[in-house]
Amino acid sequence: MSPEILFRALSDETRLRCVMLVLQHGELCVCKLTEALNLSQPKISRHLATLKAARVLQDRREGVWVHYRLHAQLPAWALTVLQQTLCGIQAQEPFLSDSLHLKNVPDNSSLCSITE
Amino acid sequence: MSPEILFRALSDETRLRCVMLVLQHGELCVCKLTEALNLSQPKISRHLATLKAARVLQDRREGVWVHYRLHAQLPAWALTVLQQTLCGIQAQEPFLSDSLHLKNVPDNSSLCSITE
DNA sequence: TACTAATATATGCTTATCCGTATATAAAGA
DNA sequence: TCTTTATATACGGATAAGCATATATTAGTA
Repeated sequence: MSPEILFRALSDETRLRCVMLVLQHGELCVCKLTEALNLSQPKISRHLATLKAARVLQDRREGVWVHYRLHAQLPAWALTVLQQTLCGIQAQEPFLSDSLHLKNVPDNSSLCSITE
Repeated sequence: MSPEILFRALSDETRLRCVMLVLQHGELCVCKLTEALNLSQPKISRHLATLKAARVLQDRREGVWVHYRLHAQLPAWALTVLQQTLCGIQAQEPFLSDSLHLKNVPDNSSLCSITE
């Protein structure tokens, strides 16, 4: 993991929003991110693929659902960077709205929520 | 300062190398960075301009020399991100070589060194 | 097997970004 | 004013990256 790979992965707002939500919640499936960010599914999926390729996130399939979490081998410094970033920006938009919105995603919106 | 602006600024290796050296040394002029990184002056200058536009760095002219330092209004979280990144990568290439190389830039290579 | 739901990927288009080379600009000194 | 030095910027080219839309792929169920 080189630093510019991490920073490039985080340099897109959609990707950053995904990572910040995953950082706060431990693990999230695509459908949750899609609803929380109110963006199209292909767009979310594409950005998640980029994050996965950069080894920032890793995925886990559970039936039709795919959950994403921070990569198990993310270096400590990179994790600290993410945490410090969250501390600095969680009260900013769109990150504040994202978190509130995620909390409001109804559990019956997707069956994946029951198992999370 | 939004996070993706910071991360975009850092997503290029040349720019990241510049910022890491500036972070370690407080203030550096273009000629020092150009020699330490062993890259062309226009390339360094262009990247410094990008960092300045993103308000990651600020500059100060002293005669024919221009010195760059971290921007005075860099948010605390952003500074912490930079510091943690340095902690994590300073022993990696090319950052390790950059620092060693900077130490070896002879003082008589440029008159700017005398005043620094 | 067919159908449905969730997700990943392809396509074509537009815009952004980086590069080396050349040169413009700013500053200093004769 | 002219010359030199340091730095900034312009230019043209190549490549990367993001987007919406469409559709392929995977998993589960009837």
